[in-house]
Amino acid sequence: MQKKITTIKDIAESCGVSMTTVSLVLNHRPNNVSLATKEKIIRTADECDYRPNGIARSLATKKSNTIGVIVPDISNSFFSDSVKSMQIELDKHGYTVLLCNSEEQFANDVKYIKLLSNRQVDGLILTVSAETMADNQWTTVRDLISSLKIPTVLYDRFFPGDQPKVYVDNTQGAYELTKHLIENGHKEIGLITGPLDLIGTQGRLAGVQKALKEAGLSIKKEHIVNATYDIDSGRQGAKKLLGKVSAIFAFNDMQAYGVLDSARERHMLIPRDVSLVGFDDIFYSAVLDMRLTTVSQPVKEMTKALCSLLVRAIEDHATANDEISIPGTLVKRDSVRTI
Amino acid sequence: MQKKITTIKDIAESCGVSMTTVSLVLNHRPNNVSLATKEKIIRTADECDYRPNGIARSLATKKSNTIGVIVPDISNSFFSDSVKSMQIELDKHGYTVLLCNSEEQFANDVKYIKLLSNRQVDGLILTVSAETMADNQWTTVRDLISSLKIPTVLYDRFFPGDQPKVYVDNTQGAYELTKHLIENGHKEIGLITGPLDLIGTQGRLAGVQKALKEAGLSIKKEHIVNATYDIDSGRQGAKKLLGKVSAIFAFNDMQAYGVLDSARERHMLIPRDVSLVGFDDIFYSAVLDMRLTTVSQPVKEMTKALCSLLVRAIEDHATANDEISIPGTLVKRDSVRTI
DNA sequence: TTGTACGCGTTATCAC
DNA sequence: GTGATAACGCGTACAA
Repeated sequence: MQKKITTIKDIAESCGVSMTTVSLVLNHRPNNVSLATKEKIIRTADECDYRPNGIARSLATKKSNTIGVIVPDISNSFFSDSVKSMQIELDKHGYTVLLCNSEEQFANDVKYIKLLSNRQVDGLILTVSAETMADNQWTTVRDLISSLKIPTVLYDRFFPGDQPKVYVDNTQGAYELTKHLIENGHKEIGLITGPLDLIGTQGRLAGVQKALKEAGLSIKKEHIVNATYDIDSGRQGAKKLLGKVSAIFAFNDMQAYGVLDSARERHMLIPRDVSLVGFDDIFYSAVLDMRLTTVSQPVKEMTKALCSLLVRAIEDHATANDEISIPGTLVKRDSVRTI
Repeated sequence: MQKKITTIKDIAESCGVSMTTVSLVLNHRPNNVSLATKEKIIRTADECDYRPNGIARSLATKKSNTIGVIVPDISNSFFSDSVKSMQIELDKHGYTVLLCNSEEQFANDVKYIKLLSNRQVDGLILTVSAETMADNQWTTVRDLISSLKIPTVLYDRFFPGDQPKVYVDNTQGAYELTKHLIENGHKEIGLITGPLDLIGTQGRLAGVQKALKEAGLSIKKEHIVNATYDIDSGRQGAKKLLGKVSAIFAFNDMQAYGVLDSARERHMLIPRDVSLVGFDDIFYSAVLDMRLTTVSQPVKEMTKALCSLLVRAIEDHATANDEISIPGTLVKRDSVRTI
């Protein structure tokens, strides 16, 4: 029974050379090892199917080749698309993704940031939870990540400060969407917003106001429903708005689905009885039986920008505090009618 | 300027005790350390916000507290729901998820299994890619994981062999669904299947046949479209089946969405012109404007069973070769009409 | 061209 | 009660 060879030490012994030599050869470093021994080492490593122990390597190099990703809810298509894209992009640079779901909870944001930091991630991609943004808890998170000295990029949601961030241009997107509604003759517009603590929500609100102002219109207080970014909020918003407005702007697609659901229950048809627009253009919005007019978030573009930003920050030890805002695209489909 | 304290060594020096003592105290191990020193250690650790280096700990304990998860496509809601559930479940046991997308490619299955193994994951959750299941490439994967000696559980898709696996009872689900169609008077049923190499697909097919046989019915060769589990397959299947059958059984919900999309293009209404059922009951199926009749996969139940199985395998060093098949639930909604 | 020796931060064993 | 000392597996300056 042959002793199993698993470590560099084993290979070194088996080949009658030093560990240094083996290490140099196996890592393809500039070396002056003779071709003969080089081949011998590679051959035995191959034969024994040697695999370096990543943990030990990480300890020695102080590099885990791991990026922590924290999202509020990966079952939301926007985030699962994003995570997929990040994973593929980071893999190109040799990084693997450690994934955490905060479930929109502040406590989990803190818990997972610490956990990932303990796991020595080389970088961090963070979409803060809605709860964190409320009650100014984000200062805690901000201070935490800046104390950890781990390159971090905020994605989609962010808070004031000089952390690098990547997000869609919310104001521009909401502006175009609202303008589209106005151009189609809508004057009574209802809004289902996200949490007002989120800067993204504020941006979308600003876009709406800008478009309204340009058209000399305004929006009634009672036609603005402040909610969260989930499907139930859409349902509840619909309850308050259906019948009172000619168009509903749900601040994300999930909410719009909720509106769709409520409308069906009341036997109302979209866009006949009410027009509807969303935001995000998650996968299913193009596929739903009622194809949703919305603003497309350029997920791939954003994640590419984000990953290259992050990788640069890690590898060049640069403390880039870039703020990248990428425009969304108005996608006109079937959920808006002209009146 | 106070020297920053980051390691156990630092704490030991600062407190004038040995590293052993510090380690014992900080890890809450059974120890006979005096209360005084114990408190002192904890206090300085607290003050300096000491965080253990997980990498070093892993090297010493030979445990990474990390589970590798490989899925074919996390942007598919079935998998993103699953991954979310796994992450939450594993977190309870102190494990973090290293996530990889195989993009349905054999090469990536192999690449990521090796990568995760190098990263010393304590366990592996694997949904093999469709490509792997074709051409008998799965033997490679099977041999690879059994050579690695890493506790592995197959999820959803699997291959013959004694690896532990968790999946929905495909035959039962498809049987109930088909029976439901038959009970509603459908005799001409069209099938859009998944890759026939997948055992799950074979199971669903068996369920269909069983129900047909019981009813003394059969299905025409030309009404079976072999495809893959994505939305485009649904569209293409629809092209071949629409107008020729009274009901279409898409082997997963994504395909059903494709059928929905194609039907709309041709101005056909579901279920008026054709009935439609899917499989999986992914989130959006309950929400679509056309609420889909389908079989619900008990994702939470499956992932819970899976994670506890895996954790037990890891912690008890048990080589459980359990095979857990959980029944799905027929969810009757609006996409089937009685004829 | 190759080898020695130490460091990475933690845990584990045993002796005092 | 406490403290040396040796692993864990790999990387790397420096020496030969």
